[in-house]
Amino acid sequence: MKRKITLKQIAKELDVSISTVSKALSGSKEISEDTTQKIQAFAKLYNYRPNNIALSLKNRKTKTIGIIIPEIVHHFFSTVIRGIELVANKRGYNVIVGLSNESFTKEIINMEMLAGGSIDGFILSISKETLLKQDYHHFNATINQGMPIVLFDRVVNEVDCDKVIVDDFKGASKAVKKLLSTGCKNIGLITTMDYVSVGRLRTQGYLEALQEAEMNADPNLILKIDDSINVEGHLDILENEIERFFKSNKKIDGVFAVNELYAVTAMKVARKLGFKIPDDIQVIGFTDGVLSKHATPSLTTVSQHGQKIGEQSADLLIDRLELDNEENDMYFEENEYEEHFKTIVIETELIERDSTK
Amino acid sequence: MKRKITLKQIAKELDVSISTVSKALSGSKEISEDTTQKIQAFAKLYNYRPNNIALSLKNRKTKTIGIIIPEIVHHFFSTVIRGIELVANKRGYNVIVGLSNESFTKEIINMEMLAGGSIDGFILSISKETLLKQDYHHFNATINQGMPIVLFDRVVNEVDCDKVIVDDFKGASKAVKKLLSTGCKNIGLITTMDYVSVGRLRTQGYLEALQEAEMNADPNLILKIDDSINVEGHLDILENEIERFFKSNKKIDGVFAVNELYAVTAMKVARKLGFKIPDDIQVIGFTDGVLSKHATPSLTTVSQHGQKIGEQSADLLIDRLELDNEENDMYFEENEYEEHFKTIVIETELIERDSTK
DNA sequence: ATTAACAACGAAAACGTTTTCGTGTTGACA
DNA sequence: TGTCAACACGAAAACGTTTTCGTTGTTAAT
Repeated sequence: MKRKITLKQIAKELDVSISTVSKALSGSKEISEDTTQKIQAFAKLYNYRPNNIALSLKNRKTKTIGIIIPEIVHHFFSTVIRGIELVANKRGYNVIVGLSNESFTKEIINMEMLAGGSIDGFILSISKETLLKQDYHHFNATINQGMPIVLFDRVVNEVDCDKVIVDDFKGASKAVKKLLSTGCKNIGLITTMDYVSVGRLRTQGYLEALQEAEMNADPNLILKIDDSINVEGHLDILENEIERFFKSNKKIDGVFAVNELYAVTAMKVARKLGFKIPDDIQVIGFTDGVLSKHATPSLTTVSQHGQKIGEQSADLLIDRLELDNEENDMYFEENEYEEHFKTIVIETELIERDSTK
Repeated sequence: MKRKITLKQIAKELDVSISTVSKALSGSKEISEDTTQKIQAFAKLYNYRPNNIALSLKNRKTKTIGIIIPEIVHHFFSTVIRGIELVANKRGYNVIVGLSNESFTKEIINMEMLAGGSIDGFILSISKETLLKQDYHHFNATINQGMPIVLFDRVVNEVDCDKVIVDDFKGASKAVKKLLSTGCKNIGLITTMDYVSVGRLRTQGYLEALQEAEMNADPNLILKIDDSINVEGHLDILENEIERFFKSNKKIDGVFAVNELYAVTAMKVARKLGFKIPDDIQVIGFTDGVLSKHATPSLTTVSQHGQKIGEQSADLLIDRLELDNEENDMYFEENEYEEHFKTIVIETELIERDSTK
């Protein structure tokens, strides 16, 4: 159980100075062929690896990026992480994750933990509680401390930074238009409360599609689920709400749901009530997760390309990190006018399966 | 865009020494009431936070643990991470994740990246390729460097460390016994190739249950899927294999599958072939993921309690980390005889749903 | 022979902490 | 008045690097 070997130990063992060892290992021309050989051989023998922490301290950058997401047991967020990890690793970065668990406080605690020098920048998606409180001071505070943030999916205008979002509006609209084009006359919407931006946008997309088809949106055909209580645990509540929804709107022949779970639950309830899918009722969901693919019938859905969102977020963040470096090398005093943040929109894609005609 | 404030800056600003500032902030009795107040006020005003990196370097511990898993877009692994993160955070640790993507090389690269001082210990589950190659030198190497490892789920005897596993054998046996007790006479098994330890153990559990019921295992009733090719992408291949399996074994009245995907696919194929579930064929899966819960019919399954696995792993690792600390304080020269690694077995639970009688 | 150039190496600072060990200034006490 | 704690604070080392700037000793040029 020996400690990891350091430059100092190599130096002592070979009776040279620390600087010589360091230079020899980096292949500096300053050191003679002989000593370089000797030192490199010794280092390889003892499997020397420079200490990341020391390097981080010296270089004032850690080469790791912090991710904070509301929930990891969630297909969409997992794919985003996968995307982030992919490009982060490719570009020499590590990834450290914190889970806010949809809690405002835990989001802050996690950010403070990481902001203390552990990472170079954040990639995050805002927790529901934070969205509800509309308190974004912790984001702006960290940005002001010089730590860049990239927001994805659940973003908000109040914080000024790079963002990667999905065209929720257009995606929803596309889905509803698909239902209309296959003959649906009474399309129900199952959505969340408005404070989650993506839910709101998808609702607007639904309304827009109807409007364009010159159909009036019937308020009765819109079911807003209160997901402030954890739905996963109260599946029966969800089912009951949807059942009541169907029963009080007998004419429904199409359903657009703003997420996978609502969609498959709607299918389940519909089948229970004796409807045939897609013959009597067609269903489209949002988020192409594992449920959509394996549901019966398989679910037509709007794919968000989570992995691509992650990749873009990571590229955006790392670009900015490495740009900041160069800027520090030159001597700009005030380049704030140059701070021009991007918002990248990832196109959605309608994946047609068996729940639609 | 100002840098984070440091002790040195506070010291200069308040015209005291760095040591004084440090002591004042930690509330040392050495410093007078007056200066302490002044310094603390100033620090709070400028939102001073000690630099984690500097602390890590000084204390030679990072208070972060590294997770390496084969795949993050996987319900089971996500729940494990959630468990790890939960207790890690509670005990003041951070979590940094690497994905091996089932690749031997990426596993090694990831470990080397993190072993360079970034973390205090590993929690990991072995990639399929590594299991296939049976090359575990990188694990033993890191352990010999003094960095503890906790293995979970996919473990292996060749590496000597703490482990957290599921009673795959017993879980499978329980499942099959359930099928037997509800009248199944010809139980099919859908499993993976043997090199994945968990698949092998579950297969053995299946065999044991049959044996105990004094039934002969029919080799034709065992379908081994080669999952070295990514199955997710080749869903049709899986379906075809299972369809052939059913067709060449008409008498099958029960199926035990070693994972969720195989189980729901089996249900889908069975239904396509005109069987009623659970009347004609009963199905039980392994891993209580999102698929099992929402399949139609909902799937009876063996729950592995991924979150608990994560929690236990984290506790095990952190216990060892903090134990190592104390030991370093005393002066034991040789305490290797004391190295007694634990293996914690998490009990599985049979969750009965609608795919069984 | 003197100087300039060069090759090969070492000393030291810096990154931001904590902690040990001084050191100088009080006040009390004999 | 002299001695000794107690008090309040500072200097410096250490963690492991990289890098700048010397400092030698040798060789080539004048």
